[in-house]
Amino acid sequence: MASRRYPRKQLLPDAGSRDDAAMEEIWLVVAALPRGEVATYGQVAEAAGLPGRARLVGRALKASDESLHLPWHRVVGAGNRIVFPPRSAAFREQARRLRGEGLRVINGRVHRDSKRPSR
DNA sequence: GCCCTGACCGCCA
DNA sequence: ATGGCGGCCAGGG
Repeated sequence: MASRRYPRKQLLPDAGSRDDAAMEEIWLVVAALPRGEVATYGQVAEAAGLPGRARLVGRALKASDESLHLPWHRVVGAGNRIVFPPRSAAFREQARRLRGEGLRVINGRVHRDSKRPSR
């Protein structure tokens, strides 16, 4: 059933529909994003084997449950831009978390701190 | 089933 | 840099 409610406690199997499987795949990709790094929706989609389906990544993140503790803040829009409205709570939260990982956020753009060779 | 709305994206004016 | 457009395609009214 496609309209099943997430969260599933554990990731992986039992893909009810093709999309359920796709979303879980997306969660896995996001969960693996290293601290201090970001990936775009498009890149995540591609890494999940879903080229051209960036929007699905957005839906998957929104549908994900807190209990999964996904590093959703490491997923940004094309050009490393935070996609939320500049003054929204979500925007500030994402920027706060990214800065907390040593990244610089300027006008919604995420930059690697050149002075600090993360890694 | 039609239509609008998206945590998107690349292209082009 | 800004904005419109088409592509993508699942949800929800």
